[in-house]
Amino acid sequence: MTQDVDQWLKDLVRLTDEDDENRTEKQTRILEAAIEIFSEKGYAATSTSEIAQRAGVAEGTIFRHYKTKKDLLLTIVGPIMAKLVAPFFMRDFTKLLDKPYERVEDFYRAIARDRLVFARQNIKLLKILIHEVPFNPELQGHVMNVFSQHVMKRLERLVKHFQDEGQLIEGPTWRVIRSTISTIIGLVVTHVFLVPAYPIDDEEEINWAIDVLMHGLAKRN
Amino acid sequence: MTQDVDQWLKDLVRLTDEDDENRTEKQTRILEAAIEIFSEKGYAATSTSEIAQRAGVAEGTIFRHYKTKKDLLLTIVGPIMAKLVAPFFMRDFTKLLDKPYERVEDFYRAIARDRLVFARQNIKLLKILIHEVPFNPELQGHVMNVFSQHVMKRLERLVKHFQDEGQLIEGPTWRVIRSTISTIIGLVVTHVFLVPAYPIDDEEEINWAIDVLMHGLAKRN
Amino acid sequence: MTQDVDQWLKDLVRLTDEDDENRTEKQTRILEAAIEIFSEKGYAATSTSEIAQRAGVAEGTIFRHYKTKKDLLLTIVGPIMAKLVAPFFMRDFTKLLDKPYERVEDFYRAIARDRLVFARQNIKLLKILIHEVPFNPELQGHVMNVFSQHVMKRLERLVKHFQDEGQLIEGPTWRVIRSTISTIIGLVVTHVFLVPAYPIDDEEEINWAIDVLMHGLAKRN
Amino acid sequence: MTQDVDQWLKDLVRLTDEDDENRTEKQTRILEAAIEIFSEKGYAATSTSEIAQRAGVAEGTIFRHYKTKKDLLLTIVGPIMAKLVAPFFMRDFTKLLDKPYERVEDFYRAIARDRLVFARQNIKLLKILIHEVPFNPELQGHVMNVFSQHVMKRLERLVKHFQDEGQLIEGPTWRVIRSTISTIIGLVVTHVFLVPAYPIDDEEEINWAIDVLMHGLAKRN
DNA sequence: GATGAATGAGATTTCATTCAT
DNA sequence: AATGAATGAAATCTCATTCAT
Repeated sequence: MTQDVDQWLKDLVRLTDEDDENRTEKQTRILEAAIEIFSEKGYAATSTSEIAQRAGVAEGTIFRHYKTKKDLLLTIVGPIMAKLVAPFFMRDFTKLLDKPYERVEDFYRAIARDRLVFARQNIKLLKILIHEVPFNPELQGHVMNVFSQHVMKRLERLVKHFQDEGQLIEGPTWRVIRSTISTIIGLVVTHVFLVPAYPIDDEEEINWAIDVLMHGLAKRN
Repeated sequence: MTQDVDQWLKDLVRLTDEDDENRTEKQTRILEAAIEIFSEKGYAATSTSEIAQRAGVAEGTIFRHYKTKKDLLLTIVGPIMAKLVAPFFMRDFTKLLDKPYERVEDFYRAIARDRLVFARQNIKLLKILIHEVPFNPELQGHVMNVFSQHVMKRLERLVKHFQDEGQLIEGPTWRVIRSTISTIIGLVVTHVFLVPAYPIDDEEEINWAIDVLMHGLAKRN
Repeated sequence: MTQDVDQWLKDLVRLTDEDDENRTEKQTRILEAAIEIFSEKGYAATSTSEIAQRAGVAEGTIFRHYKTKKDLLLTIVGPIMAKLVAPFFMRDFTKLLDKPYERVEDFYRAIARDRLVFARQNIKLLKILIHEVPFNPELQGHVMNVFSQHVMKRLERLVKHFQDEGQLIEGPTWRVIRSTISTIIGLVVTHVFLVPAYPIDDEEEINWAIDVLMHGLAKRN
Repeated sequence: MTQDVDQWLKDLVRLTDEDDENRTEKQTRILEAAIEIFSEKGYAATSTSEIAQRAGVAEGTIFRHYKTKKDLLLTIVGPIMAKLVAPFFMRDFTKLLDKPYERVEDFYRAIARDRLVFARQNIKLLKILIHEVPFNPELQGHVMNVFSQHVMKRLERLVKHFQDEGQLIEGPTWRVIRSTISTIIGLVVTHVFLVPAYPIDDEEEINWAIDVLMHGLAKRN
């Protein structure tokens, strides 16, 4: 099963990249239109005719490429889900994860930086993902599966490593992970989704957040 | 304007409580059914006929009490929005906020405890709120307004107070607030929405989270 | 049959007058509201709830007094139909019709004057009558019957009388009648329905119209 | 404004004729069905499902071609309104209007003949027009506008011309017009709407009506 | 491949009428 | 008598999907 999910993810990313190239211009326009409207009004409230209109194609053309409306959603949501967790799987990001960062803070900063950029580049796709996963049991299962079986496992291994090295406090790894993820997601959600217009210096912002994560809010002497 | 929002919120909570009593049995059943299905499938994907069926009333009955389907949504979402931010306005919570907590940690713990319980009691309503606000500009405006004009202002005052007292590190208040909120929301979301089945000792969990928020993840000597 | 219609009409007018007195205040308010809205939007486009609202009664109250919505329409339309043709039946108008007017013009003027006043007093009821009769076969039958069996017959007798006297040109009576009715209805419709705001001197207007009816538009030497 | 209405009318007639050709078979069937049922029972009392059934199409098909039921009505009513007053605008009828008829009677007869034929050919459409205009403020406005700004103006010019020539009696033109229109409309309404089954010799009927209009009902010596 | 007219199932909403209070 | 909540049938309208061209 774990193996399966692993394979599924690799396939998905591969297929996605292939598809990107095999796509006709109309297909691309359909996807772009769908992403835009899904992210604006939600999947259920979007009509295929609206997508066709914004894409500048006939309604029938959508169904030539995507069997159903749900198919279209999955074509959009699948890859973004894969890319969201990809850093925890793919070779090129492994550098980031497995590379023996000497200091855990550097590692946290690297992740924060990377996912902040990623979120900014995929804001609409992530909006769709966030809103549709809870209503789609199939997707939900996949997410849960991938997350608990892979992301968590690798993170646990990492946290344990840094605990052993004496860089992180002792205690249940999952609590450490939750604090870390809360900090990073809090940072990303705030600046990408809630107040994207608010101008910040990313590097400074990240430094501050990770510093608090590491040393707390209490006044230090 | 601020005054307006304030008044609006007080009225909303008052009216809500009044309405709760004035409601006929059928109205209550309709609301309950709507809350359930909205939270399961989302507003747009829910049909009024399904609501009627689950509530055990005729479809027409829904429209006798709520002019439109959107009306029904607002009747549900309005009050929960009010209650969500109410602690920052209402008398009884003021005790919590304004009471001269000697230590900021006690204050943070109180908030975390309170909102955790609240989220558990209103899990479905919050799910609806989270999913529909982004697609409803009107609601969005209200949320933004209430949050930036009220919640943030009071929190800033508080944080400054504790900074002046030397309990919190210096630095922009909004960064302090973001770290705090991230921690608390991270805690709540995890245990109420993501893995509600996972058994935890609330008090212990809160203590740990606030301890990390205050003193960080770095190994201490 | 003729006798029947005659009787029906007499009964209707009698009942109407009786009803007028027996009516409770709520009944009156319902009728007034119905007349107003029917004349504004037409019978089919008017909802009973709107009538109830404008009348200031509960919806159920309407159905306590009038079995169905159609019943309500007939209660309104019946009497006005009767009153519209009543002059050609009732005693007091008989004076006008049967009284040996020496000059036909005086007779025409009397009718024009009388029906102009009547139309002004019953503008809403007439609007309803005009609009609903064509869509209600039952009403249509009655109208046709009453008109051809009674109104036409008496008018024919009259026209013949004035032709014999040498006041009117020879020719088919129905053509004479059509010219006369066209003139009078044209006058009434114009000043009561089309441009009621346009200020006229009734007497002058009637004189001119009847003069043209009698002597034509051609320049006289 | 006058210019606008003028243009609007020309456009409407042009578009109508174009549309007539661009129409698919189903569209035509929908329009025919709608015209038939609207004229039988009135717009408000006609259901789209009934129209679909009589047209032999699915209900959805109606809404593919006409955004709303009201749209369907306007598609029907607009052109007929235009055609009703077209003689007073269009080139080919100008022959009739502007051609220097030597005698006003010839002119009146030409109009009566033309509009009688037109009414017979468009009996259903005119029924719809007559019944729906009073309940549709928008249409009402257009009718009033077109009529007062165009039809009346041209008629006034004409009447004055014939008065100057000494063919028509002196007096306010609008009274002359009202008498004329009453005569012609009375003729048309009687034989097209009230007693269409009654057999008449059109030419004879028109001659008589215009003769009375010109020389009156009074016995001549 | 692309189109867009057509479909019919189903969504929201309206409304005349009933009935318990 | 009066009320107004409740009903459910029917009305208008939407929409994903199909299919002939």
